[in-house]
Amino acid sequence: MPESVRVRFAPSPTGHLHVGGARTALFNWLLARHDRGVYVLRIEDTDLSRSTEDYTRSLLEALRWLGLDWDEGPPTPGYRQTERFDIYRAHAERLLAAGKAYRCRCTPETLDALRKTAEARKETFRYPGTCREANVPASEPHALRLAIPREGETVVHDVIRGDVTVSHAELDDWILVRTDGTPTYNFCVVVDDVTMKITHVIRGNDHLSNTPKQVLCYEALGYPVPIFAHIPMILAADKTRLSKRHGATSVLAFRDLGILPEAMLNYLARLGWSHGDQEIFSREDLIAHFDLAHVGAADAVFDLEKFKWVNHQWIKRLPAERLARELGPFLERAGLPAPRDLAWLGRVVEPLRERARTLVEMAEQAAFYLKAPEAYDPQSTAKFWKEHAPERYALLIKRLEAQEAMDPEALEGLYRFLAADLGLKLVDLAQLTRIALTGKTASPPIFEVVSILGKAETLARLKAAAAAVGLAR
RNA sequence: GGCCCCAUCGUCUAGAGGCCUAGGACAUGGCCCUCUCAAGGCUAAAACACGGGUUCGAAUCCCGUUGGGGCCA
Repeated sequence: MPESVRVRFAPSPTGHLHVGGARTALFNWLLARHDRGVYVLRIEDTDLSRSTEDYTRSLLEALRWLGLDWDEGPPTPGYRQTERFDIYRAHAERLLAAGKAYRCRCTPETLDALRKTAEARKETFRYPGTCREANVPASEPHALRLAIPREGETVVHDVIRGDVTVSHAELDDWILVRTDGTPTYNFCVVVDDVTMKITHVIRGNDHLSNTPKQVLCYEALGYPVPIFAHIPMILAADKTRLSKRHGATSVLAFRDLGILPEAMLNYLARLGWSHGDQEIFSREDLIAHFDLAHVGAADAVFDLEKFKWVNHQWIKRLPAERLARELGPFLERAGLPAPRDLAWLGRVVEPLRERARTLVEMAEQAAFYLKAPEAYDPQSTAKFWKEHAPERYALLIKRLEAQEAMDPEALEGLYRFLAADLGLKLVDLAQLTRIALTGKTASPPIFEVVSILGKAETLARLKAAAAAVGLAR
């Protein structure tokens, strides 16, 4: 019986979770959920100078928001590299004892000098193995290097890229443990993956170059090499690495822009992975269909327009109650008065869902439901506040005061009757009403608006508009 | 600079030698629908980087060139 899949996501808490990291997390999580395996979260905080507790919290918050729950990891102890130094030390000593690693006393100055010489001769610098046979005593300050085979080559079997072969002549006896006793990144990763029994290493393609030397380390340690899958990078529109200067890149920033977690997952999954022509995937769809075989090899450009389209699809699909709840904080942040209640907000959200691509947009569009217009759009009034506007407002007010049924159909009936009676088009009366209620000539269907606002509020706004036309004329 | 990876419409992608006069989606233009704005429907324009092979046949396989990305410095 094959052992079950164990995958991990191993972010460094040196910044917020960005979209590239989120997608790596997603692919790992999907493989685990698809294969009923185990998804491990490990915090790679060995870089003490750049890692912070705040970023760790932010990382966990982003993962939770996305719903990428981990089976093993914090807060359980032992899943942060800073808690694992003893483990690295033990493995380093094992390698040393087995003669697979050796002490090196070359100073940074010596190495710099060698590097400069190599550069001067236009050669690539590689550690020449000075200390390999020197038997440097433990009492002297020393780093620890992996003794790699001088001859031959190492082949990385990558699920996405096939076999990647690197000649040992290209590789160094790289440093496992620095002179100050701290283990290096590549060494920690190997030891962690080995001790956490990771079966599939799914990570960004930027790690492919480090993989041959890691493979050598697995072999020196005598452990089986995991299955590797180096997934393509996410690039900005200019095909360079995504960075702050390209705008929002962190998961939490997109959340604050009004992106739904469903949309984030959906869009990220479709960057580099596909399932025929399908564009919209729920979390369940992704789990059901995800496979490494359909992950592409080419880097992908992050396209905010398509991302917003996907978000819009999810805004259109979510139940009104959930949408209303998601919208709440955005209304508050926009400084709008609190809605009457969640059920009413659910009615407000209904016509907006096909007009708003983000929750921020939706909050803007919802503003007039919560607050009467403070001003009327000049272009709109210029077009519709003509000679007959005051008397038409007066008529609308009179007829609406007498109107009992406030459902959209009944209201439309009333308006159509009035328009016909006056020899007008429906649009004329509709736009006058729209300006009064929303301040503009663009809004959801006006009879729905009237219905949601209610009779009293509608009349109040019509009267305010009637007064304003009087002044304007 | 050395090594590694990658290469289908502007973008995300389908495509695993004949199903391809290359399909879908975003964005863009047009038309329809319509109380406005949307949404939706229909439609148009838009790609196999280039050059050699292999093969009866290549977007698909091989080599090279070019371009992009990554790692090491």
